[in-house]
Order: sequence, then C-alpha cells, then structure tokens
Amino acid sequence: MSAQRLSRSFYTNDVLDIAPHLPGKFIVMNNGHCPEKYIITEVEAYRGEEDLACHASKGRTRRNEIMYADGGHIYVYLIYGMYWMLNFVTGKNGNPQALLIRSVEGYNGPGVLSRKLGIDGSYYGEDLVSSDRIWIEDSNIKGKIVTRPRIGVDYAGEYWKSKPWRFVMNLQI
DNA sequence: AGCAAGATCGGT
DNA sequence: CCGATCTTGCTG
Repeated sequence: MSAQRLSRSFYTNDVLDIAPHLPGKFIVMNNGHCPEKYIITEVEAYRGEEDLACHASKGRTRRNEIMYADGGHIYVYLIYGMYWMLNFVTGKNGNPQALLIRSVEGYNGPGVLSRKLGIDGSYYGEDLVSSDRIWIEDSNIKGKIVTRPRIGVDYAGEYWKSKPWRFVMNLQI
C-alpha cells in the first residue's frame, strides 16, 4: 500500500480537530526529481476572527484573504522582513482558520523550516490537494501529542495567549 | 505619506 | 538581550 495524499475533506474540518492529527504526517516537496518528505512535529492553530492572535481578527485584508478559502490552501506571509511562515488553511469557505507549521523533524522553528524547504511567497494560495510541488501524505508514524500555549502572541491578551493551541509530537522511534 | 509592530532567529 | 529587515495595517 502506497502513501496517500490527503484530500479536501481532511482540511475542511475545524482547525482544532485537525491540529492533533497533522504532526506525524509528511510534507512532500517535489523538486521535479526525487520528492523529499519531512515529518511534521509541531503546529499551531489560529481560529477565526474572534481569535485575537489570528491574522483574521481584524477582518479580511489583502494578506489574509486566502484564510477565508476552503481548507487545503497554503497561507504564507513574510515576518520581520526575513522569514516566511508556512500555514495550511483549514475549515470551510468563509471561516478563516489556519495551522502554522512550526517545525518538522530536524528543523526547529517556522522560519528555519521554510528556508530549508524552499517555501517563499510564490506558495501563497497553493492548493495542497492538487499542487504538483507540495502536498501532505498520511503516515504510520506514531507519537504522543502534547499541547502548549502558542508562541509569540502576547499582543492577543491573556485569554487568547493562554489557549493550549500548540500541538507538539514527541516521536516514538 | 508616515509610522510602529510583527505567529523569528542567531549572535552577545 | 538586541539587531536585522521590510511588509502590513493603521492614522492623518
């Protein structure tokens, strides 16, 4: 049985239902030769306009427009003028949610992993369901998921800052 | 048009 | 702790 690319129905669920299932799966980068697979180990959920840590908290803008699309699209943005943040849009059309991919095995930190994988602004809006250069595959990797507060969201206030919406997998190898 | 802040990171 | 580096969104 071969590896299975995740389909639309996986991504259109609520971000908090998907988040614990994404660590352990593969990000597949197809460079045109031999596709490279990276195990996702840490993600962070951003959920709707009410979530003051979410980029959609101030409504639709040019930057966050893709968050309002159906789940399965990619949302990337540049932070501090240097680092591309890779996010997977989740939920149904009109419901702005996304999962920040915080680390993959071997590369800790969202800025570092994007640089290593070659993620940049050209991936904005890319569809993980149909793209020929990036997609997600299921795996049999097992691990224990622990939740923690999100990082770097002090600006959102104590209530949203304290939500345990960071999901970390400790790989059992 | 100008400005402050930012879902970060690596070096002191 | 601090600087790098530039886009974004808010103010006027």
